[in-house]
Amino acid sequence: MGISKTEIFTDEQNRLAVLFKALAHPARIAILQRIIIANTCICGDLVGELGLAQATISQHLKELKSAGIIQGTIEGVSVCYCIDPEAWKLMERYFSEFMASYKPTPSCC
Amino acid sequence: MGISKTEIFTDEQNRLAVLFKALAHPARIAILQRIIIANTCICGDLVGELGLAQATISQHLKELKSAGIIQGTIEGVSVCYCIDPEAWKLMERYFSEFMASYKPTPSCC
DNA sequence: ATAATCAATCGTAATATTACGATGTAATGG
DNA sequence: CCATTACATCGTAATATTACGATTGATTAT
Repeated sequence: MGISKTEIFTDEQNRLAVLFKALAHPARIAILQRIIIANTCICGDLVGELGLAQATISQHLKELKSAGIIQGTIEGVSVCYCIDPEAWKLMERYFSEFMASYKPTPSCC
Repeated sequence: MGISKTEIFTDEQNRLAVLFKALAHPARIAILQRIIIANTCICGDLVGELGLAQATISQHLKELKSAGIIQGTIEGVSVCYCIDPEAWKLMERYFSEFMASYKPTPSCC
């Protein structure tokens, strides 16, 4: 086995899991924080700033991109990455809705 | 390789990644939603409601517990799980702070 | 005490992730 | 055109995750 049974879950559950998974690595958190601070970000800069190989950074960027969180545009010989504003807004809404669905109650085990 | 280099990242980055990772599976989202709706939740119920084996559910519960998100107390012959209110509040704050750290700007690639 | 029940853990197979060197590819500069 | 630069992709090794049957451990019921 080892393969998640996504078909038995709702679209909402799968969608949330995909987004959380994209953020489930410190390198990807660091990359996003870097992009947020600098507004836009050249891939090469990340290689210097985080202590990871170029191939590894590229792989993490690909995951963030395939989750739809960031977008990259070719800028001459380099690639400029930035947050996808719409996707971020949507993600923020999904997360806050999920988090807000729990209301603490006195009767807990 | 295959082992994350957590030592090169900040505590904040690692802490966020651990929390996101705990939520990075649809079964764990489903379990949490179930616990939230029912307020508290017996492990056996989950086995019936989700289409997963008892061992699998137990493993997912363990991950949620080790991330500190839920807590379980022995209730006779079964175990009653519920959200850890303090942990949830903290997680909510971490997530919203992280999400809010991005402010969309007009100048994007 | 014995049986029954519930949940945790063990063992294991299938698959996914992580990391990096090496190689490929596309654009700029000479 | 050829070299350089920047990034992506390939290949691969180490490790982690996912799922489940089987077993164990603990608690209640008889």
